[in-house]
Amino acid sequence: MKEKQYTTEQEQIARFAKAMGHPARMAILAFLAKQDSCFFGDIHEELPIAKATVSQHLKELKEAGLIQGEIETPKVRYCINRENWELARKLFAAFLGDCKCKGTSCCK
Amino acid sequence: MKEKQYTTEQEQIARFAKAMGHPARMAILAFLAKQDSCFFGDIHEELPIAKATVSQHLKELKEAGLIQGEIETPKVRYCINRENWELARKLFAAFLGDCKCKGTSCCK
DNA sequence: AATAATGTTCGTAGTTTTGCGAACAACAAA
DNA sequence: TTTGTTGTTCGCAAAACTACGAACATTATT
Repeated sequence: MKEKQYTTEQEQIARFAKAMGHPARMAILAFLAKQDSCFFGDIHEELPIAKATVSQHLKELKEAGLIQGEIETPKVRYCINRENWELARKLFAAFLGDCKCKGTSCCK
Repeated sequence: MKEKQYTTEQEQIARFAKAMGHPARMAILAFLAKQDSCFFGDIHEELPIAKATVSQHLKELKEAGLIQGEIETPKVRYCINRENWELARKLFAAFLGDCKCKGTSCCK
């Protein structure tokens, strides 16, 4: 027993979820989602953490594919990665909308 | 500057997301969501990890509010927490459906 | 009382995450 | 060339996470 692996979809949702699993990163995503784009400094101003930490959170969000950034010397412009955002929307909606539990057992 | 905090909603989504941020926990949720309920042993059989680890993941999902369990001697029956599952569904749908980015900046 | 079945908890080890200040890189302006 | 602006990267420390086997708790059975 036990050579069973996880599905690609489970791993993809987990990857998105992990990126969203910190309040600061949720705040960043919420801030970016309500506008077209903004600079690093604008994001930093919104958060109660050091710029090094903000930069690190942005890096994780970028690696998860939820945002993207481009240099606009001397600033850096960040924005939502619309394609993956849409993918995340679909994956979460499908997953969370698919509960077959009818509450006839221990579910109250 | 910097006394700004995170919103309750951001923290709630982050809590759900963090719980979903590991493939094993996603697999557990997927397994539970496709049925009414099941026992610890059934979940353990589905996963490539030790029972102690499974138990720990279940504990985290329970603490996040996504599942619940009850003793049915000598077994333990687990199932989705429907109320919070529905809350999560709504929160994620609202959050991910609310991107104002129009792709006129760095978003390609 | 001893045995068996089912999970949880404990103790440990190794890895990852979070956060910060300091140092650095890139480029523009003085 | 020096200075200033904007972010990233480095190095470190503390905390949290992941995983496991062993030990334990609970209840039923022999």
